[in-house]
Amino acid sequence: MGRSPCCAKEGLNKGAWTSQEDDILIEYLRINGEGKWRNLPQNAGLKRCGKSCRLRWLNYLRPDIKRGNIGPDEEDLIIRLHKLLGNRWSLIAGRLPGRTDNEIKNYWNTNLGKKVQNHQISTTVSIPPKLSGHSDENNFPPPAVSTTPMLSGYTDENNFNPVPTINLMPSIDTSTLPSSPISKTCTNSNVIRTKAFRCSSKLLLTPQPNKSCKENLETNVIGVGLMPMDGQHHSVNKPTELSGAFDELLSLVTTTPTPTGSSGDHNNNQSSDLLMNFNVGHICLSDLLNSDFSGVCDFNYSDDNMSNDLSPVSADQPPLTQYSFSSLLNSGAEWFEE
DNA sequence: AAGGCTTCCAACCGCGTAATA
DNA sequence: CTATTACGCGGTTGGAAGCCT
Repeated sequence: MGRSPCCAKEGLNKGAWTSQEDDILIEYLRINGEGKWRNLPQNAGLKRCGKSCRLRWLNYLRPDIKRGNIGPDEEDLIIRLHKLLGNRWSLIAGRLPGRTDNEIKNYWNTNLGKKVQNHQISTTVSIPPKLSGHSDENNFPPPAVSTTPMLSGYTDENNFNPVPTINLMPSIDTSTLPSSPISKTCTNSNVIRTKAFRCSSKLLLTPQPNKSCKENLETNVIGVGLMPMDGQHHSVNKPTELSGAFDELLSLVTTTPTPTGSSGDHNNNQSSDLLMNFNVGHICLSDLLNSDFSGVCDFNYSDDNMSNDLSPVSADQPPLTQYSFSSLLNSGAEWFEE
């Protein structure tokens, strides 16, 4: 049985909205509030699809919408969140008050994606959306080159010390992975592929001690991530179990890695080890993400190596206040929740 | 000035999933 | 429990505007 269309297509206006239509929609929503989008056009007297009305309202007509002029701080936050969350535009937008997913998505596709790509912002590149379906196996992953992330507006002149980026989704050597579509989906982009994690149960990371990092990754991130959980909640004793995890994470991110071999090898190893070394056992990632990371926020940023050179902040440097690591991590917490 | 090309972004489309009957 | 409906999301499209030759 097919899916019924969201609305009758006949006789509906399409394309750009007129100010008259906007007024009608605003007035209707002012009186009736949001919701019931399907019936809204008929009730409001609009020749539009309910979906279209919803989109128009959410993206343009809502009173709290902030349009244009995405500042350098917002830009940087978008980049960080995208690195963490991937193309989860609505989640990213949720961390940018007044911004919509559509605006951020467009901004990314027209500005940031190119910028990130050009600057090779880290060795584990988040593939821009248009390349996410990249099928040239021989050219993937992209060259792992560690470069200085010179984000617009964040230069030495204005004394900005960005928070270090930590990849929760490790990059892995795709050449050694099975070539199943699932693996490719998860590994072609160094982002958490979101749909897979939006299951109704919590995602658990269960590293197996007798497995390699790669195997663990496949088991936990790829395998579990793409299959609905069984509904069992492996509840954790937060204070005790998590504290150990925090210690590991803390030691991991505060230890300046010693590069060996090519930068590509090093970077891949480091990032792929992150999740595995982070011995969370049966810890629910949502619990982890929801937890207080304030203790691990005191890092300085070495502009030579954003992802890898995480040296402890010195005493004479100001604490990070703008976007803390904890808030960044918390930004990803919601979608792990039930 | 005009035509072609590129960029940007508002809007559309289809799918997944939660909610409801 | 199953079928259906509605919502929300991310990918994509297409037209307007700007740029280039």
